[in-house]
Amino acid sequence: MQNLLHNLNPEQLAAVTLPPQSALILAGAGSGKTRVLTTRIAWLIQTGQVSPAGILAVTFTNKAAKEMMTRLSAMLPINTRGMWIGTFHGLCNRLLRTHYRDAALPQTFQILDSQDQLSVIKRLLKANNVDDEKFPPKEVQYFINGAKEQGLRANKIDPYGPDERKKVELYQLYDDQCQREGVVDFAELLLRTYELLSRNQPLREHYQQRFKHILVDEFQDTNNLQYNWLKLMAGHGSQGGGALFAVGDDDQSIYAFRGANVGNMSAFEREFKVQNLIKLEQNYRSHGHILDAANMLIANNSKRLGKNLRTDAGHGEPVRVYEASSDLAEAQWIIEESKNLIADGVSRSEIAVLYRSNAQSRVIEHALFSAGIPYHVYGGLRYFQRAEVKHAIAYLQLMDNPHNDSAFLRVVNFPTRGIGLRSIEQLQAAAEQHGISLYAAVPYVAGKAGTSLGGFVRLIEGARFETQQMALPELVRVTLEMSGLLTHYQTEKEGADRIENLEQMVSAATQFVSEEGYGQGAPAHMGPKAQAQAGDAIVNADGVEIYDADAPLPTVMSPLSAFLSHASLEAGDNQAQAGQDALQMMTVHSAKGLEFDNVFITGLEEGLFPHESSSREDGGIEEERRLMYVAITRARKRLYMSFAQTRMLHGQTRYNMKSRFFDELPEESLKWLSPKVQSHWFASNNRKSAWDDVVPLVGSDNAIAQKIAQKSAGAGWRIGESVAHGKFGEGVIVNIEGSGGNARAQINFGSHGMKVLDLSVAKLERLGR
DNA sequence: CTTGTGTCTGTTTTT
DNA sequence: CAGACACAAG
Repeated sequence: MQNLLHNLNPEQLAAVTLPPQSALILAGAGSGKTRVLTTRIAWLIQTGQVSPAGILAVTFTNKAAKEMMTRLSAMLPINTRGMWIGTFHGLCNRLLRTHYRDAALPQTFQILDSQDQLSVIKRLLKANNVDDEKFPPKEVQYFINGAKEQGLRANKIDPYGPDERKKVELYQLYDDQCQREGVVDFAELLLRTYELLSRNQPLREHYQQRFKHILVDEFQDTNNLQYNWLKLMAGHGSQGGGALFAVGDDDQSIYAFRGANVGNMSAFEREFKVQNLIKLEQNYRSHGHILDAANMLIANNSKRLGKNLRTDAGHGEPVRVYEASSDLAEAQWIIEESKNLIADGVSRSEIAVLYRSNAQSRVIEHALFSAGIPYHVYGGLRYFQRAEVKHAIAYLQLMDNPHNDSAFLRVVNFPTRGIGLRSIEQLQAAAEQHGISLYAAVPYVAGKAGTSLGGFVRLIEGARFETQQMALPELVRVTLEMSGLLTHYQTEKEGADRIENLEQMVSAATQFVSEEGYGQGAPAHMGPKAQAQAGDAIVNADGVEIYDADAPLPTVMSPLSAFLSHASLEAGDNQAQAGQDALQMMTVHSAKGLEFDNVFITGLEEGLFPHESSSREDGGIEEERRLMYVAITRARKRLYMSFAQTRMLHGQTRYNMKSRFFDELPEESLKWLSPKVQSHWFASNNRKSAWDDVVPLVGSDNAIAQKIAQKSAGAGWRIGESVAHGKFGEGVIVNIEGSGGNARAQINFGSHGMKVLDLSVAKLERLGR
């Protein structure tokens, strides 16, 4: 036990060893929050305060859950099986599988990802002749998810006006449709579980008594439903619930746009009368200048719980800031600096390039590719989201639950088997008329359409029969073949990659089976034995009939159902190409929770970062600032920031001002770099600028200088240049018309709007940077 | 029923 | 610039 608590600082130690009461840990970036969370679990178990089965630990991402598992098994000699550690969605899935009857779901219910959900909605709009101009599918989806995240069913919503009334109506139709098909969306997993436990007292009490300690990571990211779910689990308001231990950082709340409510932190403190609030402010990650920058920036936010990070590490190097003439030049600069770092012995995986939006990665990728630097882009298409993989999954889904209409429509004519729009329309009409799924409606369609559809049904039935006794990997392999997908891609000219992805599914299944503890040879379909066990009542100590999800997963879910859940819930982390030492590229959002020795934050321009659409929502700028805070605090040793005067966006060149966030950083922690050539170019009437005496780190600025020269126009002013005007403040020259004494410049003054000024008349000041 | 052409529309992301 | 999607012609 000494060992466990050995290297903790006083605050960490206090947090880990708190009495079994509700606690809120405000953990700053890099303050060891995962460590506190896992050590607390280990300590609770090791001191005999709780058995592993009494632990419930909830995270947002699978990655975080896995990380916690790994660290725990390193700390504890015992097996971690009995503990429930997972994502909100994963844990709900498990509960619903076990209690599927009480939750009014079919045993083989399937999970819709956002894409699937959207396609269900589109279909619904069409079937009900809803004008999708007036009710865009995306908006309806947002409405439905928003309602579910507030814990509201359609019949509980009091609509404002006719538009919302329509949306509520669609929400109801959508839920009915999902129920018929036996599918649930992500929000439904949570809401269904919440409702199940609210309604079913013995079940609720069973879990409340079982989970003595509930621990939540990234608590600032919880939405209202998740918070209520936690309250229910912890038995808030009733006696004898577990202790809720929440860890979070309000300064890193960057998911308000998808319903996260930072207010849950103060609500928790209030509602649970939290006595134990501990702040972890000692940062073990970043050098001084980096932390100073982060602290000063975030101090500009008004709604904070208040927290300031400190470090024992020295100041380290200042933050380097670079103004590039264009997005291309910015990319070039990143390459040069990275090369220098690599030459100094830095490993590529310790260099991260962060950007606000994915579209920005292209230019940088291109430059990295040309320079021959290996890189890895995070985000983007995940394995289970690839078209060919989704097709294969759809076949498997139909074998497990044929009433999943989305799966049916996805592959009924893929590979093509002569079933076109007309046949589908007939089928949809029949399904509608009888209130059944498309699959079940096939016998009601006569004629040629009926024949080819019948063929498809026989294909699915055949595959199911054929694979009845097979283990999962074998089943997947046979399904790939019987579906005709493999043959289809063999004849397609760019099918080689797709075939490879499909074949990878067999290994994914093999790996899944061994990791999740399914016997290698066990039949993948739900056997009669398993069916008898899952969902059947057991009796607890008080003689109350309850169901318990203690049963190992294999008796709760068939391997096939489990694999399909896994595919929906885990999307397959981008394909694990870990091996190579590569530079890391990702959005700031996906960098949360990670750290690197060297970090580039790019595209720091008004409109991009902070993003223009965020300035319209209230609290938007503060969320952008928190995002910037997250970005800065990813860096351990060296931090670079850059922005570009001109940038291609949506096929046209844009001229942005530098980000307002630069004004919020401590000048003494920054070192402005810029090409030396640029300063003599306009030396004539230039005021001395901050970078005149700075020796640039990069030597290859000639090309850049030439580009600038080409863009020079009227009266020594240049497109993209930053200027100041007595009345309009700071602006950027967007265009110059005419020349010499007639030159007029179009200038973007940000909040003061776009102005056209006569350069010989207007009093403009050139801004050094 | 398939294939090609044109129009539109562009944040952030996990589950 | 590019991808997604709808619609029209083969």
